[in-house]
Amino acid sequence: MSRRPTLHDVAARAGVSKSLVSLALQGSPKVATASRDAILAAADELGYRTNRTASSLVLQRTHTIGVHILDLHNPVFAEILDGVQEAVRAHGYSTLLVTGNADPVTERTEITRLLESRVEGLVLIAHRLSDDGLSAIAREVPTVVVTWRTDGIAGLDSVAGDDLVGPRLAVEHLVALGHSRIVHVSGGDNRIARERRAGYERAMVDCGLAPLVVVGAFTEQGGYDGAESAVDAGATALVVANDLAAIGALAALRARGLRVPDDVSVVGYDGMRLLDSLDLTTVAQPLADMGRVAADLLMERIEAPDRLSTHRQVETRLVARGSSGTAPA
Amino acid sequence: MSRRPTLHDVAARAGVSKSLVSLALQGSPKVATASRDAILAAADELGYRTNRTASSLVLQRTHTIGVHILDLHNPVFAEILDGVQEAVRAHGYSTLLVTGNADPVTERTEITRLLESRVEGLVLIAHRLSDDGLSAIAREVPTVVVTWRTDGIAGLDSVAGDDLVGPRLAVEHLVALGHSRIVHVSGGDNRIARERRAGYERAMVDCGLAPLVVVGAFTEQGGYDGAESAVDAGATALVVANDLAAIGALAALRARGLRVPDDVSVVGYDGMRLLDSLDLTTVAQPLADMGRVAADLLMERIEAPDRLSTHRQVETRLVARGSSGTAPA
DNA sequence: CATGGTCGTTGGAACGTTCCAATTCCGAGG
DNA sequence: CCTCGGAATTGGAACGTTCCAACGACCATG
Repeated sequence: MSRRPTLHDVAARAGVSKSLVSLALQGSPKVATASRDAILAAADELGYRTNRTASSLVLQRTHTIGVHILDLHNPVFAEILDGVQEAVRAHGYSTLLVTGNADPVTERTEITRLLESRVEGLVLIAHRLSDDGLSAIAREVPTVVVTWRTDGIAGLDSVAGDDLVGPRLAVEHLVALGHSRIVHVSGGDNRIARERRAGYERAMVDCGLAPLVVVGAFTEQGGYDGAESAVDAGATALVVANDLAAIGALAALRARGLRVPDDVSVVGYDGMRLLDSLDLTTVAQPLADMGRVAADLLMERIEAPDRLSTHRQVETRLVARGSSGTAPA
Repeated sequence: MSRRPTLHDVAARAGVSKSLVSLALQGSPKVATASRDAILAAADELGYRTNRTASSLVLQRTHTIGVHILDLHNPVFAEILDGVQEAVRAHGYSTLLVTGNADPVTERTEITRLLESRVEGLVLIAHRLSDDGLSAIAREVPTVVVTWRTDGIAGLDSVAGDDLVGPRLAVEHLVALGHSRIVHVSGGDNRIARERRAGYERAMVDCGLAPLVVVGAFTEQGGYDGAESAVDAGATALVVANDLAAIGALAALRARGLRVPDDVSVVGYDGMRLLDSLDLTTVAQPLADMGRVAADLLMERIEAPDRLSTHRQVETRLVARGSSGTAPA
């Protein structure tokens, strides 16, 4: 059980210098065919594997970007990640993935870890950082935040849908179906939740209806609890803060013996693929696109670190499915 | 825009040597309080951040384990990962996460990346590697495979449920409810799918029933298609290869106007948390536990790389919910 | 005053790679 | 036979860290 073979070991076995081995493994055309073959054979026999820690040290480059995901349990984030990975790979970078499990402390440690590993850019697929923490990070490394707008922080770009317009689409859809007791199940007390709530409230007022918000969370349980309060309040339609919560809301309605959409209509938010199977109406965002756009923005900023902060807004649209129907008489 | 500050820069600013800075940042008690304060202040002012690539090069340790996830879209894997992360952190390691998106080529590149980054251990939460590829990896670094049994490969341990017994639980549950036309929607042509299928077939035979398998896949679409074939064949109960496919099966039944469980009962497999909200009966595995056990096995093997390969089996049990009911008359 | 010990500090080697500058080799041209 | 030039190869410095051996300052002891 000796240590891993190094360039030096390969060189010794092939009877050449370590410099030539390095050259050969990088596929340089300056290496004679005979030497190349000998080197490749030796490397193979020894099971040589290049040591990235050493090479990125000398290269001063890692060709890696770090991705932080708020919560792996929400499939929405996985769909955004798909787009990120695709675009990042297309640029010849690889990704290092990390998650804080929605816990601010772990989140910080994990992001710190990425910075220590000298990633060349950072994509935050949602986060729980303070504005100060965020701008400190953006000062260190090009950073893009996905899922909400972050203006005015130097070195940082963002990608998101319009969380004011999205809820409006849901409200208008339900109004068109004849609903008037449309209740919002909120996502709790965080930035996105507040925005979506505000969007809902404005849309209701604009439709001449009285807004009613019950407190929920961006989780199944939050949706479950929120839906119970909502039906107690006489709701015939629920605008739920996100898809996961909408699934929870569905469960609550089932438990109460209420039928969807005959008794109560439900609209989710985010547009995760699973909803197609669940036949849930939702306000959909182009998730993979958001990831792609984020990665592209990041690549631009890596090339031009001093360009102005930009925000890219993606289009939200209503996807009507079986969970929303005409209001009960 | 100069390069990142190094130990040397901090040393210059604090008026000491780089060695002392290193010592101070590691919290060594040998450093005088005055020096320590000066060093900490200097590091802070410069925004110094330790360079992991350099330190792991000299330490010959990374304190990192690599995790490969087959498919981020399946929440099951996220739940296993929870357990892994928890246990790994408890041992003072951090994790580097990577996914091949169910594509064998990307999977290989990504795992190679982890090996090049010199992770000290590897957890594969499902994979598509050949036995040869797998044992080559296990020769390089301590490895644990989660979700299926892998015997007889040196340097490798595994954690899984019993995929023969699990389907039996489902079959027996349905038989007890009076079903006899119980059809299996398979997970396609891979190792786990074959095992679960075999478990189903044996259980059917043991119950004196004729097995009938329709081909599906471990995806919603696979479950959808499979369910259609199954009802065409007159099924009153579906034993579906995994939870995701069971969700797809539900969608197919809904599209056909069939009620669950009145017309057709559905049983999934894996036990992902979301099923609780969806009211789906399933053969549950203790997912987070599996992750914890995997991480523990890995830690043991890192300490004793030459110990024999072990397989740890976790308990599968049936969780009855609303998607399974008495057979129609 | 010499000796030894403790404390705080330091230079320098090492980790495994890349790449530049320098060197050797070899054949062709004069 | 000498020279030149290109091709092939090589030694060594560098990247930023850790840690060992060594060192100086200071104090207590004999």
